[in-house]
Amino acid sequence: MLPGYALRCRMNVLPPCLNSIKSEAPAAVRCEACPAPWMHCSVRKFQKGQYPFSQGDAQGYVYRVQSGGLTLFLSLANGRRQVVDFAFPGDLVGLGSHRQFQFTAQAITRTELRCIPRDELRLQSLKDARIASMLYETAAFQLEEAYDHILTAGQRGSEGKLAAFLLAMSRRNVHHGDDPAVVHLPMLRTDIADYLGLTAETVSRTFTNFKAQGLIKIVDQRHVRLIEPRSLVRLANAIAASG
Amino acid sequence: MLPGYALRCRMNVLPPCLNSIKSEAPAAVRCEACPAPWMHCSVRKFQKGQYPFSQGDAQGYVYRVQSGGLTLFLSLANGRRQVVDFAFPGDLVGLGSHRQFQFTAQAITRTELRCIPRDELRLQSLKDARIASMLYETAAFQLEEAYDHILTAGQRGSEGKLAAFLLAMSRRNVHHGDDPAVVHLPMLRTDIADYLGLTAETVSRTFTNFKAQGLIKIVDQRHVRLIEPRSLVRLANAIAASG
DNA sequence: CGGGCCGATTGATCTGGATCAAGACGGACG
DNA sequence: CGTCCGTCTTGATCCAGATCAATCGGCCCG
Repeated sequence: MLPGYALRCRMNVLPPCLNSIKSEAPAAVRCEACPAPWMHCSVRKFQKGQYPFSQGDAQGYVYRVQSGGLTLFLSLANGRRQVVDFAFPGDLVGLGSHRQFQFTAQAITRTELRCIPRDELRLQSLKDARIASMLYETAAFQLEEAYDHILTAGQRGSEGKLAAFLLAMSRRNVHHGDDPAVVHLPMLRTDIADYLGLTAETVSRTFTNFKAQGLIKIVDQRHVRLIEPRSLVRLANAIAASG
Repeated sequence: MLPGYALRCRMNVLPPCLNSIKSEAPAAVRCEACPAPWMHCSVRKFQKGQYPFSQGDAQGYVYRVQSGGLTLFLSLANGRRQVVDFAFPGDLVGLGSHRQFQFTAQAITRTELRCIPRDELRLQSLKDARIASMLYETAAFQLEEAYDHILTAGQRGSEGKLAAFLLAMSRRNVHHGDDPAVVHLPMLRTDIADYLGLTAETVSRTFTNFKAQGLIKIVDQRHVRLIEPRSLVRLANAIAASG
């Protein structure tokens, strides 16, 4: 119950003023469809492995992932990490009413972040019910995902965890154009492990296991084709079951 | 990512109209301090073990726990349960924009629930930014707790999990009057186990273990005195550490 | 083309917690 | 006061996954 983990929200529940923000747009954009004020935005670029922000940093902006991706994690006293989420293009990171980031973000690959002034957004949300409702819906959406994550993390069984993870990633991830059955996994095996509460070795073994069972096909280290999604669903739901 | 887990929120971030709802108040209360409309509320009573609502039930009300407590859990295909949260007096259960409950509630003891019409609350939130902001704050608060739970569930080590749980309960639980170091644990060991992703046996053994280490004192089966909260914090933070 | 590096995979062993099994406690009720 | 039943605790065994260790593989860079 540390105060104020920052929120991440999805683009598709944002007002047009934020949806319309493009890399090519001028730094200050005006939204005609909603009463949000001018948003003065800049874009920052990060190399793979860099930390856009860390636990405890003052939180002046809400970030929108333009390209690349982020791993969001909590550091523990003994050096362990708990990955709480990943963020991909279109996702917003840093909503919430607190002054400091409660987790650290690390760039998975070269990543561009658009910086949205946090105070302006918050100010407007207090004035306009539509914006506040949007934020509420967004937080509720996040909460659903978090419960799903709790379910996954609490599940015994590496197979159930990894199956749930693959299915979740296939739902939210942008598939690489042509084939919707191919899931893109840009993050490290270590990150997947810390997300699921496993070790990298177990993640690797379970991938191999799935491959041997014919459930997936490993295109390359960053792409997996789901051959038997039905079976994966069964594994994800009937966790650590006998059958 | 099943749509719409219901939300539970804390009393202290609710508008006065909801805060002022008491068991003794008339069923319909008028809030003068905020524009929320008349709320026609009834009170329902449940015996220990009963299910106020189940996964998939139509969600007509937001419930406020008046007395007693609830275990909120997801049922899995193989009969396992994942407890996602507990609700105690003052907590609200069932916020969110979806039409069905996504989890089941079970009364821990004899429990009274005040039923707040969900549609009215939602309608008002769309009109009034203050209410919507309140809902947002509430959801954000819930999300913090959920991240905390993810952290706990993802932690290796029964000691770290149980220590984190005891500390969390001591923070949110109403202490029994006199002694703030005594934590009330009204739920079954099984519920604690399903909350933490352990078995009831392991929970029991870990309690015994803590007792033997002098970290806690077991007053009775439902009350635990924290003797060395510092050590518990260390266990909760430096999870599964060597020391 | 060849070396160095980091991450992924695979192998071998160990252990914490699950599981199976039995007993102890305690409240409800006659 | 004693029986019953559900819960909690304790004990013994087993196994999934952690850990330790080695190899493999791709990628960058010279």
